[in-house]
Amino acid sequence: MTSRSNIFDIANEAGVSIATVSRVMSGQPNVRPVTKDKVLAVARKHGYRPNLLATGLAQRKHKAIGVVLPLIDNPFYSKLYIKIHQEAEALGYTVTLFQIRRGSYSLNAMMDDLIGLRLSGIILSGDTMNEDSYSQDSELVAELSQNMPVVLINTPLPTSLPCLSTSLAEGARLAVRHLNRLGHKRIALLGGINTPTYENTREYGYLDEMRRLGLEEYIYPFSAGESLFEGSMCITRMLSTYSKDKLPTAIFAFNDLVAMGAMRQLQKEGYRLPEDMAIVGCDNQPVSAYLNPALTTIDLHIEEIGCAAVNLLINTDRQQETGFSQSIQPTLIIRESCGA
Amino acid sequence: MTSRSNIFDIANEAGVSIATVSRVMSGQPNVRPVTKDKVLAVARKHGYRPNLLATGLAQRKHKAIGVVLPLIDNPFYSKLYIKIHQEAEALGYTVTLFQIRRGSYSLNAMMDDLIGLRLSGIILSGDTMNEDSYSQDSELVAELSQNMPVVLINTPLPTSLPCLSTSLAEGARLAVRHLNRLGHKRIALLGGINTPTYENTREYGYLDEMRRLGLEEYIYPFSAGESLFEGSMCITRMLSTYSKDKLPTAIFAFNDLVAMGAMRQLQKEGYRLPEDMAIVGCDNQPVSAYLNPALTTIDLHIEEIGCAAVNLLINTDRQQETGFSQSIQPTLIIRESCGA
DNA sequence: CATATTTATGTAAACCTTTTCATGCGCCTA
DNA sequence: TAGGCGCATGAAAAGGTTTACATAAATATG
Repeated sequence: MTSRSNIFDIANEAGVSIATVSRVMSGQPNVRPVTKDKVLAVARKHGYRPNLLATGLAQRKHKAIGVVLPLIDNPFYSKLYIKIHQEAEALGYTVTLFQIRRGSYSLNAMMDDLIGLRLSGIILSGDTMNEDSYSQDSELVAELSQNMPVVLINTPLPTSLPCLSTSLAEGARLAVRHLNRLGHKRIALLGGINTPTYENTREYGYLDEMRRLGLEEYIYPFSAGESLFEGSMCITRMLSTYSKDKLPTAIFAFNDLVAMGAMRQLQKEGYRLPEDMAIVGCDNQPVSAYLNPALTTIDLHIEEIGCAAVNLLINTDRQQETGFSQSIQPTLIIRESCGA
Repeated sequence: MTSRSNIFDIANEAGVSIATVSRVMSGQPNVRPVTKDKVLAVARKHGYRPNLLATGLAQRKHKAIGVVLPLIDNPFYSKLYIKIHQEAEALGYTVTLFQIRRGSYSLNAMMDDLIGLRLSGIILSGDTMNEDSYSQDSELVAELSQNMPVVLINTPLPTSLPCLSTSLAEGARLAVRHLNRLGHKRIALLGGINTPTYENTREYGYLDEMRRLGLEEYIYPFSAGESLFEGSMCITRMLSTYSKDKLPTAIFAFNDLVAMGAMRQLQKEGYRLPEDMAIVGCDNQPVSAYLNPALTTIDLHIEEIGCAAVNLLINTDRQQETGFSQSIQPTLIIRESCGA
């Protein structure tokens, strides 16, 4: 850990002022080529890299964005995070992750970092699985947005902040419509959970479409938890509730993991897929194409949202005040699990 | 974006000096309770949060660690990243991710960030799938380690830096031994790739154990790519190479995704699992327990490595000079895919 | 060739903290 | 009561940049 050289050292050795070094390092114009080369040579020789903390301090901000998410081990969020990271990095921004885990972590410490770091902005996706976190999210967002640009994802709070959403309700309609078109009447939803943003939930879309079709509803709610396990539990409950001839013949699952859990449990119980039960998942995880049967699913296009969020955040002047919001339409990916 | 208040504002309004405010905010002792309360009250009123860039500058470092990984959409790395993040956050460190993607991203820009940010340290896991990246990794690590503590994961470079490793070779031995114990003689390896760190690869362990057992080798290498797809391709190749009676009867797959790809392809071709083919995966991804059949796999305990890496990095004084290295033993997780 | 304009460089203030050192104060001990 | 001590506080330097402003040098203009 040799003590680093700073802008003064470089300026000295190159025989110029620190202003010139600064200009060279940040690629500003109006510096003579010969001067520039001299400075660069000295800098390279010493392995000089400008201290970004000082830079950030002087410029009152930092080419860095913060991403606030629920636990990222949910593939939906990790996909989103990866995309955000990729896009931001390509634009020269650094990205720092903050996970909201209920209870265990001091939210206040998180806010200290989030605000103290003088980030360029924040992308936040609240936890739509949990009603309690809603008011919490609201508070966080209120303070954050006073300090820097914020872009929300799937988190329509009562603010005028820009929010990008996957159209969950539309996804559910797509799934139900597809199953009904294949002749199914008893279609179950695995994972109905009340969220504060009720208009844009899978449950809302499911109910909406089922009623439109005049069909009876079968909802299997579960609490937030490991999706795979919840999926299999739903099936256990379902099988113990209905006799074989009353059983739903099709399922729309909260996400692909829930679908997998359900498939596993059904197959374990001797049901053949898709003959005895049709299934539609949600998220279009890579693995879903490699299941047996390959899973028909809803692609929510979360990557697009990730990209859009980064760009919206960075070109914030354009959108921030106007309360720009947008929701993007999902796509049905037909594979084998409905026998189509 | 109201202009933030700084330590002077708070000091003024509270009628104390900035030194006192600093002491209060950082929880130092020796400040009168009444003074402390006054300062805290003013700070809270203004929503004052110390500027961490200034703090970092003054202290010459930053409670932040950098994590350098290959593309994180590989579940192995995302699991590692999640664990590192969790552990670091719990210890009050912020974490910033840097993904090395071949070509597209400017390594130099990455180094600017990595070094310029004055991080507390760096955890780096090189790309063991790709031989080219080895020398690249070496260079990066050389420069990084001159600037800050570095802990390596699965990346034994010719340095004296601490390196934590999953014991890949031992994992392979475990798998082969298990399959052989179940009576299999023709055991294939899906994913033999030459890496510079040959002694600790799956291939090394596989060959080692196969020879010890006096068995013939079947290796299906593939280039880095989407694991699921590579898995299914390996099967296609395998099936077209051997007649049914010469075909391997068991498979050890590079990771669980490769295993899934293989399973899918085998089932598509009409093979029954595990009757016609036994499979062992690697990584113990959550989904592997929910496949049909549930996948027997090797747990590399990557989470433990993540935790250990963070702690090693932070208590660096203790270990850094001694070139501390350690490898942790994998575990065989027996489920259904071998018919055991 | 003198002047106006552009381009290259330097000076110094600003960004916001932490931390060393000095000072003042109240209290204890001899 | 003088000397010593511990605690609470303040003043000022240091940390490494950017950038507005000033100036000097080079070039263009008439």
